[in-house]
Amino acid sequence: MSGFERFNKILNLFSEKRSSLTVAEISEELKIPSSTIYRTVREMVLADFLESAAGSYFRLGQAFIKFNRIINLSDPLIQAGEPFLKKLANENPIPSTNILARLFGDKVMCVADFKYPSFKNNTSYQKGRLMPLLYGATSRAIIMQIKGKRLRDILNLEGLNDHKQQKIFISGLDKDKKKGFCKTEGQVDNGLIGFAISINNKKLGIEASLSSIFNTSDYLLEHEPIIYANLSSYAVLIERYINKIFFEIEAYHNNDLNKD
Amino acid sequence: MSGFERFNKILNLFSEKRSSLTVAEISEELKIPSSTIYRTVREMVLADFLESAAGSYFRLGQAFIKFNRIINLSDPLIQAGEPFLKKLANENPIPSTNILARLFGDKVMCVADFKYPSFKNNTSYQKGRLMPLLYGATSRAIIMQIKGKRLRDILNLEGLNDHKQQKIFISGLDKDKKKGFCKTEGQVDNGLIGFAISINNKKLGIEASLSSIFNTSDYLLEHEPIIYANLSSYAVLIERYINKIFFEIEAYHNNDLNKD
DNA sequence: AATATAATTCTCATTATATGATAAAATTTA
DNA sequence: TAAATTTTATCATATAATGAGAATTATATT
Repeated sequence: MSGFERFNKILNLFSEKRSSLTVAEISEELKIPSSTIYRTVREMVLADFLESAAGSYFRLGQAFIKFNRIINLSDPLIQAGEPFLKKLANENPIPSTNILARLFGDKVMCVADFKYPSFKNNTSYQKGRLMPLLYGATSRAIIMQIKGKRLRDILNLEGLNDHKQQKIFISGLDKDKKKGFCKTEGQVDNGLIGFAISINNKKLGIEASLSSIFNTSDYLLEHEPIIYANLSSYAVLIERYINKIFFEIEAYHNNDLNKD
Repeated sequence: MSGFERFNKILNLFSEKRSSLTVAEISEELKIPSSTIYRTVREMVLADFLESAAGSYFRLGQAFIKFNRIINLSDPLIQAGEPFLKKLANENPIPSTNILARLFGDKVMCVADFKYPSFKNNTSYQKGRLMPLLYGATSRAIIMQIKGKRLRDILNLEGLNDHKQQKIFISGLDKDKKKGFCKTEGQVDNGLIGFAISINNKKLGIEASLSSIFNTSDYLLEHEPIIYANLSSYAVLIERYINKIFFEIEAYHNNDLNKD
């Protein structure tokens, strides 16, 4: 096994439920002698990917906090979209949570959110959390952008293997694509209804969505036109800003002053 | 150079200012042939530590968001302290930013913060950001907990080499230790005044601080007793909760059901 | 304080893997 | 379509990782 592979395997033993591990445990899990694990763990501690905790346990280190911050400060989608979430929340006719989510590999991840103060329910979508790819408007407005073989691969990966069911799912997506919006109720969280619209930028490789989530009990059909109008106008704004940021990045990279 | 070393060096080329890099740039920076970099970058992309962006650039990947979330959900200090930051902000006599910071290796890092809505200034302390170890109340209340050789080593590392100056710094710390609080003005950010108190837990290896930061223009001497009272009561509460969490973790580890 | 036990580091011969020069293929740009 | 750039593949060689076991260090127990 290569050094990097082991490094990666060690990190992936950590989870929400298991946030600290001993060398003995790692060694046992990976079936690798503890002398080797000790060496690797020491290296990882030195580089801040792990830190030693009480009782000869180790846990994830500060490197992740540091790099996460860099992503937050530099991700073009977050940069472009986050400032608008509050405005969107204020303009919605009823209390809402508003979310920017992105496709990251084969996962949907919420990268920014704003909850209107009086919004009661807690959505499952939280910044940094991986979300199911096939359920909820937020995810649908993202997967909607994928087609052909790549879409089928993802559906298979997510367990939607049956050919017939795949067809049904895809034709559902196609309908939403024509409308330009996704609307789902209770697919992810009971008692919540979500509306979403796609956001994308091919140059930057961003496949994302903007969504507003409401309590079903607050929602009335007459709100829908306003909800859609808000989503679509902010989606346009955000896409425009992403483009602007893209050109800034490009200009930065092309600037000879930034080269050595 | 070992595989892990290169991996680490590549990641550390990314920063707030330089959030995407090409293979050519990485190769140039590290003076390593691009064939080798391509191989390593591919591995890192596969493991989500990097992702490819537009124009043959690469940027930091979702792994950091994922692991950062795990830390957030499992770090005993964050778990114990974050819920109190808002309360502290509400009880402070004037608008404030309230921070939990931790010693991580030889760096101070903010791990949680809450800003009172009407607080104007932006502190340099933001979640995930590494802070100077020798300046500002937040850091002082942490370094205060370190003594002897380890303290001297850190001071040397941070460039405070002169023996005389070291003595002055240490005697300053001693005074704060007797008071039990740190107070600094403008050491990190102009126009801001900070108050901090230590938080620690030997068993869990936590050396931390709780701090409140105010605009100098809002601050009056008569606020000080309330500020100190708030800090000290919340510090006690947080330390107690950390202890509670520690025992929960210990119980979890000792539970045979969690062993194989 | 002395002993026992567990955790961590060290050593070293062996083996496996990373390395980088170069060529080839794929992708993007002109 | 051609030219340029980016990315992958190949392969002989150098280098670094590996793991068993010993040695050291830290922690707990009496």
